[in-house]
Amino acid sequence: MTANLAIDLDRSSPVPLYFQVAEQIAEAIRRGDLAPGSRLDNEILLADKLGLSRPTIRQAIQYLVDKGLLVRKRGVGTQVVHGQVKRSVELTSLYDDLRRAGQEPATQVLTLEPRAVEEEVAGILGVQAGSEVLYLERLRFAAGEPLAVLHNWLPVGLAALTAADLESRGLYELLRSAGVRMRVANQRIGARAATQAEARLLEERRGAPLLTMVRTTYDDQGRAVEHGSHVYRASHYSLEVTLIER
Amino acid sequence: MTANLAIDLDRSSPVPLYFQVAEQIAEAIRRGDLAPGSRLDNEILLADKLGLSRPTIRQAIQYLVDKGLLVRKRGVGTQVVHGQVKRSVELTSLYDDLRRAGQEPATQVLTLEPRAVEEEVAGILGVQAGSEVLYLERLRFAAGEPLAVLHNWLPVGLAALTAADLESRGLYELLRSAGVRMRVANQRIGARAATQAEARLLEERRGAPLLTMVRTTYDDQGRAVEHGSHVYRASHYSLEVTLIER
DNA sequence: TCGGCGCATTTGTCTGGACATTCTGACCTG
DNA sequence: CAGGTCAGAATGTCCAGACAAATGCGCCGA
Repeated sequence: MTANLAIDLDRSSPVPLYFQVAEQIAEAIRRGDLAPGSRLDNEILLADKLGLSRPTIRQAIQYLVDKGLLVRKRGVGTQVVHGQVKRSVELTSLYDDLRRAGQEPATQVLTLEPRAVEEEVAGILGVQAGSEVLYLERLRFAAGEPLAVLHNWLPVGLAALTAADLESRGLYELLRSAGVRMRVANQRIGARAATQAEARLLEERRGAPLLTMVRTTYDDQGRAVEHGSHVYRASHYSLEVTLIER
Repeated sequence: MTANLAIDLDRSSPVPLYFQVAEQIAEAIRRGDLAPGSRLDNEILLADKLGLSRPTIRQAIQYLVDKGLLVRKRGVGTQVVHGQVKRSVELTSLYDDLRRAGQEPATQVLTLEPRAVEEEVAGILGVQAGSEVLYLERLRFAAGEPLAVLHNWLPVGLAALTAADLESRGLYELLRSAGVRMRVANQRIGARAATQAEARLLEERRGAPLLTMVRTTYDDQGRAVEHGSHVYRASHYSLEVTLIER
């Protein structure tokens, strides 16, 4: 085992050394140079080879363990995980997911306006009941077919959103480029039968099963930045979630 | 700010010092002694107060940052997050969830037998198509009402499961006490209309919306330990998921 | 032949220190 | 008074080393 992977470091780079190491090990795993189950050199040897200290090597390895690429075992060593676990733990929006799947998403903005917020949503967003928030209603298409009806509430002043922006890019992408750093999302996923109005928008029959999702997203300060209540055509869409326990 | 929290350490305990510190800070946050937004003492001062080195303090704080309880900002300090984010990132089973919610779950085992596995599931579990795996079919009740139909496939030899065990405890709990260390779960969540047979089991009408979940769980080596395909009554149940981006 | 003991290996925890980077706020200047 | 500049404070990164604990394997004895 212990494939002889070549790692070169740039000490003049602003990129931390532990991160350079981690990236290159991850790349070797992706390329297949490090096969699943193969053992890495032990930490001390690795540190010696690269001219780094053991804590730095440990930080690099820990980073990859957290991402689920490596497994450490005391007394044994560090191995590349077996199995082809999908690693999609990122905070993504429907738009991102669709585009990655090559589905060519399209969006129609139905409503985009400041609106006095009802009590429940106010509590979630942490603003005063009755104050104004940005209300947003969109119809999302994929491959030319209607896929979902999306309702969102956002604190005012977070980002300057226009209908044109929203029809060409995803909400999360727009928030990110406005400097919003999303970190935690809480989602409740359920199902119910379509109402008449929903059926008409989504080109389904009344009573057709819909997937529902209520999501609140928080930034790195723990402040709510977005609350959404969405319905998806169950016949055309399902959600994928990966959980990693530390 | 900088509440004067008292932390006592037991150096003779096998529990790592960083973990003792982290636990007690987390407890102070839960109790409310450390209000959201309040700043912790800086790392050096904290290390000094507790008689520990800075890396140890950093490890404790990092642990809580990963769990989403604290926020660090270079040049500023470490703060308790604002907002009441729910922190349930654990790998739990339906049984655990229900019992925690005080719902008093009950289980009826419909099938429990070794069975030749079809190709698709064989590929997922990483065994040869046609070889035998443990097949399990259960009906789950909560508060006296049928809630879900659960189908599972498990590699043979993983744990000695009996119908009696399965009717008194959850599958995950049984696996854990058999020494299985589950670490990653991949779930696909969708919805569809109930078939006649499902409707009868769940006391719903045919065509009623059901929440569907297909889940594969892997251990810390990346080996599949469980594959399940479940349907839930959407009228009685929804799933909650929390995502934390690092 | 089989079971248990001990040893080598490897990661886990902890120390003490150094310098770099980033953010905030006060001060100074135009 | 507005703007930029600089110093202080805090976290981020990195080093060198020490001891502890768990694992797996080989050796040895029954």
